[in-house]
Amino acid sequence: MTNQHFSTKDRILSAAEDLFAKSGFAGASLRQVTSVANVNLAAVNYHFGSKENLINELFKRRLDELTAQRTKALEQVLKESSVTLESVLEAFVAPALTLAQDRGGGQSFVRLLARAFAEQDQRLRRFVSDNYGHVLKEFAKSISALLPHLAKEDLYWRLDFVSGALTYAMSDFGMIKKPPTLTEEQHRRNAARQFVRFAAAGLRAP
Amino acid sequence: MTNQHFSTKDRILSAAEDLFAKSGFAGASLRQVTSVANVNLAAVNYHFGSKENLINELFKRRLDELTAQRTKALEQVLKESSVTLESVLEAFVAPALTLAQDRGGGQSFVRLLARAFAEQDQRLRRFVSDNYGHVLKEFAKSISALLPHLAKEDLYWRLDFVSGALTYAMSDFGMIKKPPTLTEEQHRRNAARQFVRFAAAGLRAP
DNA sequence: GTCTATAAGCCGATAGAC
DNA sequence: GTCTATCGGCTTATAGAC
Repeated sequence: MTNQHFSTKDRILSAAEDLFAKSGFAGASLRQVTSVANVNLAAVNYHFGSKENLINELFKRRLDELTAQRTKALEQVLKESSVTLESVLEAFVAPALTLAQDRGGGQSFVRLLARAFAEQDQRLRRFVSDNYGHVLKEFAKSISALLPHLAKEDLYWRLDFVSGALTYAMSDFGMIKKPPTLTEEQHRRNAARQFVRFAAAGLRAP
Repeated sequence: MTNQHFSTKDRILSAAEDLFAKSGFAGASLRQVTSVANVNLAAVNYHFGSKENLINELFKRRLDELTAQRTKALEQVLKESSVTLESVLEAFVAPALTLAQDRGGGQSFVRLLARAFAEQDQRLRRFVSDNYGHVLKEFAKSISALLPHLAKEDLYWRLDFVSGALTYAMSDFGMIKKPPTLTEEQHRRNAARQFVRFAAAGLRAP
């Protein structure tokens, strides 16, 4: 009945994204996932091998896309004649906020991402850092170049605070309720603008 | 052998704090908790009634203390002749950072707090907001008074970012590795200083 | 590829002896 | 207060029919 035109694999991934975001990896069972996906219980192990592998493929699908968009946006910014702190931050946050408002599961995924960071789960942290750490380093390098007088130690502290503000704000997205007068697109752009202003000012602190 | 001089109830609370911080509420079982606490399995239900109630009492114990210290620190600041944005932020963050470096379980609790916020668990959010929301409102009021030209909407966005930066930085505490030349006390004071500078600048953004 | 049936084990909670 | 034993239910994973 629901999404019968998507493949079994895709239906499992989408249902898992929603349920894990709601209840956590330990909190949501494969039985719930297959029930929501309208798929047989055994299908998960047939297609993914195990629950843990399902989780990994779920992260891979979204993060590959997210980091590709961030890289593209940063390259675009660095081509311009006048690179500002604001434009670099914009390149970092815009793809994430687009994902955060995607109804097709991206919304759930962003909350899942926040949860994954709050969890001290080293296995998952390692997976993210190994596969996507290089993109974060590119951004850090660009930001550092724009703040030449800032000591490295101060920079690292501030980048940590910026990550936290973004992660939290995204996972919480929707708590700052969208006024009914704004479209989702306007709300998204507003969030990006607010974040960029706040983060730029924080990074430039005396 | 371990902590035999603490009561059964306290040993359960401490073990639960550690294990829930490591594995999540659904991820850690009462069997693990009682095993680490060196206590019989049935003791949890005898002393706390249920797993859910154990979690609530665990939060209550720490948050009562944390909010009391924050309230006291804020009152102290507001008594002074010249109240600054920095001093209000300091009153908010100092008690939390003290807790984050407490070896007696507070360290685990801070990570648990970050996890609880990442989880969209409405039950827990409501518990925190109902019992401790008034303290957060006091701080918001004081900050608002110090930034009279800032629109309310901008203020709410920025307070959200500040909460995120703090939550994330505390849960991640120790990732920004303490240089061996600094004592824990010095590292804690350094973290507070870095956070206050970043948050104050972000809040003052044009 | 999809199904049923079931294995093997962990879960929270409780009854009842001491 | 603390123990053992156990209930009923849930979990992941798999074997084997179709």
